[in-house]
Amino acid sequence: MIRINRELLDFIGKIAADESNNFISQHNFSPKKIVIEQGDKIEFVHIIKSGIAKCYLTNEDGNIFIQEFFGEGVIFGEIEMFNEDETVCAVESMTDLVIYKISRNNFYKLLEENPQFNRLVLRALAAKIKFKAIRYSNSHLNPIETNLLLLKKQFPELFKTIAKPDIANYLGVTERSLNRSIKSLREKKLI
Amino acid sequence: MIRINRELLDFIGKIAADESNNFISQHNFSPKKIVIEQGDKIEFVHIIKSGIAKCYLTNEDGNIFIQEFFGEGVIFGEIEMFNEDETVCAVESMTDLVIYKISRNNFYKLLEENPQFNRLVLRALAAKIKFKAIRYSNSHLNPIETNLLLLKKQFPELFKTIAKPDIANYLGVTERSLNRSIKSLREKKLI
DNA sequence: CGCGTAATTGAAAAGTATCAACACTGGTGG
DNA sequence: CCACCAGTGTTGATACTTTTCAATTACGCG
Repeated sequence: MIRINRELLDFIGKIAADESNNFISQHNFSPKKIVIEQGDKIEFVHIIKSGIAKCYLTNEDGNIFIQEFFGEGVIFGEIEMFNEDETVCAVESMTDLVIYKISRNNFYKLLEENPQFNRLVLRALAAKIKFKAIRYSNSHLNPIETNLLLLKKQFPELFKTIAKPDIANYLGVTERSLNRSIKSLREKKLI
Repeated sequence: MIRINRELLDFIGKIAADESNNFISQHNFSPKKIVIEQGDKIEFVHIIKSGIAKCYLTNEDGNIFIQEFFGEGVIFGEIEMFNEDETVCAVESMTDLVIYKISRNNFYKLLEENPQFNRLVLRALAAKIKFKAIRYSNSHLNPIETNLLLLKKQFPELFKTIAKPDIANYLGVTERSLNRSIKSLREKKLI
């Protein structure tokens, strides 16, 4: 549920450690800080070094849909870079967060000159697509309780790590409905 | 709604026309034929030359969720290639369909040796992610009628081109609910 | 203790699914 | 030319699920 990308993190860690280039800068965020605003033009690709962030979209009515929770090694901002477009989602820190940033030019340079990085980015994009495909089909095909149970199995510390409204917005239901499902599952001794 | 990718189609068309290589083969399907089965191991990347296909996922109960409708130039099977994984979705022709196929080895060779192709694939993946992000947040944040209206605006020939059950499975609702929404929108003179 | 934030609950309203019946359309064969 | 059939689309009634909204409780911390 909180996706990670260890191979990308390792790779970037090595490049960042190599002081002969200054491709990569590092930035710190305390919890609940906006890393990227929805509708921004962005000039950097971001990769999470440590911590957790949420990636979410707000509509005209102020309703929120959480796309993903980002963990270590997850890359973001790359979509907008390729499409030369404004950000679709906002990204906000949920814990203390350390982020690697790579400028547009350096990102393209790395992509062209480093086949390993190129492959890692392709794989990261593919993983995002697969994740979304499965997540969304589940959320449409299953009732809330089933989805919640799935989540809890994949990520047992769910309720300790993630606040209720976030879980609700991730499942695409109201907090009330989430609570009803939790209660019902507890009564059935399923969680 | 039916995504296309003209720049990729043009590029592939040129390579296919160049008879000095035999990277790319071409295949024909009549309507309602399975191009890729859910759970397959696949050894080819596919790109649509002409026609429309649907990409969908079936769960244990036989319920269907349509991920996307593929139009000209859309690439598929690449996700599974990068992840060395089984197909998540099935792909089925909705019209007469012509498909370019590229073997795993040739696909990787092209990716490595042809920066333009590499860029096109990165962009195609990014476009898929963006599409899914917007589509799914809409479908969670809006009621059926709003989503249907959106669809109809983006794609006026909706009802002529796509069968009711497919529209319903794309929106993630039953046919009954879809019909109720259509009727209601017609009464309001919105479609 | 008291305050602010987060979590929980109840009741009514709205939305959606289920199931079963009915209508329309374009062939096909008697 | 009509009867029939299969596939597709439409509708009604009811049950179920989810949201809405407002009120209540629990928790952490200065």
